[in-house]
Amino acid sequence: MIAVWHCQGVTSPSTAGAVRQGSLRELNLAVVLRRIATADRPPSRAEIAAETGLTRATVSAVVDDLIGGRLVAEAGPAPRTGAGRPARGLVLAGDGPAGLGLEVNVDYLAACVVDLAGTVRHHVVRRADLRPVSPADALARLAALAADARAAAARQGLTLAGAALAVPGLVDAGGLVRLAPNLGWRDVDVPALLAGHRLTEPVDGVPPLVVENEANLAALGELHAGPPGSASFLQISGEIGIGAGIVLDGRLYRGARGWSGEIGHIPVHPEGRPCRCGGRGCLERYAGQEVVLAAAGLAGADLPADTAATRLAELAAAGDPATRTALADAGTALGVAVAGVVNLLDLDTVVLGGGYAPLAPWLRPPVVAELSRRVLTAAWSPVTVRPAALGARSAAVGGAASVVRRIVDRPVGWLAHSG
Amino acid sequence: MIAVWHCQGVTSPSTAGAVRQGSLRELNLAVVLRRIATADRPPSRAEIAAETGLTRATVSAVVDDLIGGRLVAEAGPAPRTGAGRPARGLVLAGDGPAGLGLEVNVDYLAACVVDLAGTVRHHVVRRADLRPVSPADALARLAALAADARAAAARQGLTLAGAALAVPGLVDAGGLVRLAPNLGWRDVDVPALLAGHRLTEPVDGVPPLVVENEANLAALGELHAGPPGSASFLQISGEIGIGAGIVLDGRLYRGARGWSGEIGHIPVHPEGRPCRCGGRGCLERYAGQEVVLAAAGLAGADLPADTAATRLAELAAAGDPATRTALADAGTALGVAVAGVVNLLDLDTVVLGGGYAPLAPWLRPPVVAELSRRVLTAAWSPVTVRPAALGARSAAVGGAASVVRRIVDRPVGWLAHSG
DNA sequence: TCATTTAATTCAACCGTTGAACAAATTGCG
DNA sequence: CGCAATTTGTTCAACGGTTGAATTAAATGA
Repeated sequence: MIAVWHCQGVTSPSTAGAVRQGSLRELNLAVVLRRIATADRPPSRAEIAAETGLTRATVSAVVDDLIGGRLVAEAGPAPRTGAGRPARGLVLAGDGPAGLGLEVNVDYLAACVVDLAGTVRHHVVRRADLRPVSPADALARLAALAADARAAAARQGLTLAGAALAVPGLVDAGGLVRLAPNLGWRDVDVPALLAGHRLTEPVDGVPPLVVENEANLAALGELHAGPPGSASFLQISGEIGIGAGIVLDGRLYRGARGWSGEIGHIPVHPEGRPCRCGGRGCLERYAGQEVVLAAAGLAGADLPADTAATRLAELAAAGDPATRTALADAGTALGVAVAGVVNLLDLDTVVLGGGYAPLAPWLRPPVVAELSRRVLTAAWSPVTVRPAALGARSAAVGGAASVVRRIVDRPVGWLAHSG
Repeated sequence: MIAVWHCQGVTSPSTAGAVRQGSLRELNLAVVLRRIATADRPPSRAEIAAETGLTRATVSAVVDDLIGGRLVAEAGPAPRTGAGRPARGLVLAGDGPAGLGLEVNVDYLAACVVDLAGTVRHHVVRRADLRPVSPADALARLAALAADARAAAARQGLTLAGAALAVPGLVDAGGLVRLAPNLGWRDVDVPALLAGHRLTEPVDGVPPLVVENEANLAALGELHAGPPGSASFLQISGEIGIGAGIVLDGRLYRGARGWSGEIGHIPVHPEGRPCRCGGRGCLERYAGQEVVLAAAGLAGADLPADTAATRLAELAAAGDPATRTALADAGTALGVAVAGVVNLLDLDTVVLGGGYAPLAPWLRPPVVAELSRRVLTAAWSPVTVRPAALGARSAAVGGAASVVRRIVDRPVGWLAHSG
């Protein structure tokens, strides 16, 4: 007989999930804060008690802690009809912790600050061609943007509790950028290069800097900012390479080694065009930006990535036949690859982000056509294909939002810091 | 500014995760039981305290509850060297709850019983061609096997706490089999058809019957029974169609509507052979069992699925060139599709299950070859391709194990039942 | 035989939730 | 305008369960 309890790969936290006496309050702080964060309008203590099953006494005590720690504030009492003491609404504080989102891409650097409520309080994009620049230099420039963002946050009464950096490549745990081909980076230890810069305040339980693939952070941004409805979706970002952020059941899926999302190397013509990855017939050889530019007669123009997308959108909007054909062919190839993914993962939404977002009007029809004919369940349940809600800044915003999410998921770290 | 707290698709349990006074003991029962279940050798109370961070007093009290509820038993004290009170080892009880695993497939019915320790205590496969049989009839025959299994369990002092049924098709939440093409089933309400049969004892928190796709349950079985090492893998099952169970980060991934795993409809030649799904060039038209049988000269033999796989394995082992070429071609197509999946999902293990398991010696080399040339990270981190550890009974065992897993994850349901 | 060591049990204290009681703040009716 | 009714928020003694320390149990080895 074969034992089935050797569960593989799942490593437990150090206390293995044990619930200590102190865990009660810690977890209930998170539950109540989450309830305030996700409410459609400011809830009262009594409403929170009704929804969570905790008593009004407990909710009152927990809310006292959250108010004391500047995570929550009271709104004015709501006007009411009928007898009864007016309820005090509770909202997320606008002057407590915030997340710092950073991004290095081929032709720009970005920094933004997102507060607890998810509001973007600062956002700067600095244009620069970063391919000829060393990683140390690029990160030094980024640190300057981060310092500006930190100062701007302080002026607004916000404390940066952590940072997340988006890069266009494969990132190991620990922040080592294994390969970012578009930047020419290989084995770049980003945390080490940024170690001399104080980006944020130390908060227990929040790593000071998380380095993550930009498609993954963009998907996180989209998860929170997108229209309601889908907890599983694919967000595709098409530049030279084609990457994807994958959200399954409301959570970002990073893969066994953190290298998920390489949709550009799905074979769409198995013995087709050679690819720089060593394979043949990869999606990026049929729907990558270089291919579309060449087919549109723009090969060798050496445009920055987002300028290239804008240029293609302008040509397509003007009715240029070569550009429209190139985008239709790219959309068809993309549709073939995505159809396979949808069949395998049973996704109901596909988001066109990155360089594909401005080209969505011309990419979407052939993608939808391929999905209609190749997805097994398409007749019952069509797949939604839409452009990204956040547009170009989704990676930095997603990164900042992920920092803020850690505070909401575990408020005691912040409360210990500020109390 | 765009709010990011409208988190979509994640529905909370009724108390929204609030931790009540009673939650302490409930959660710690689960923590301690999990520790006993996953230990390499019987742990003592002191060891459990050291590993979980709970005090020895608390662990002692929790273990008293688990022993009283017949979930845990004490082993004899271990011989020790040096002074000190000998420790009493703790093991999962062999005479408490068990799970019932059931399976309906094209040419057989199966029932098995798995106890808390994961040991298979009863397993029966009844051969029958179920395609001409109505769903009601097929399920009536299955209920008879289940009654036999229940009696056998009772004779061994086991109580069946829930059942899981594996079917070869798309299953909605609630157990409606939307489509099982190989059985000719469409919109079959399995729980309603089995409602007149008492399969198991009612246990709080354990659904009496879960209906699930067989590739998914097979993957669950493999997750627990497979060799240590991978929390993310794809388990492929090739019969007429080709399905997959997907395990990501230690959890079964079912998809937005529960219809994940349709790897057979990944396009490998976009304008290739027409498929019955309406698309062209789908994997199942290149690597499905019917295609391999035809290429091996066995078309029209109308063999049962697993007999067909056995027959193909015999021919290949005997060196039949047509069979070997057919398997090599199928392996190549399979490798192309799987390479795309591995690039997207960053998996490090692929398991050949179902009808592919006996053919693994001939399928594996071309699959590995395609992965080597098409997976972006293959040079750094090769993908493991291996046959399934559980073989043909993995779906029923996986189903039974998932029932048992619910007991271990929430022992208070069982304790309330038996106390 | 007894000191030493380790495991398991017992115990009073503490933390945080709890249900009930009480206080506060309204509306609406007579 | 006064007051009953109603709802929200706060206070309080009690309780459940964990806790750290003390005690008991069960061995080994000098």
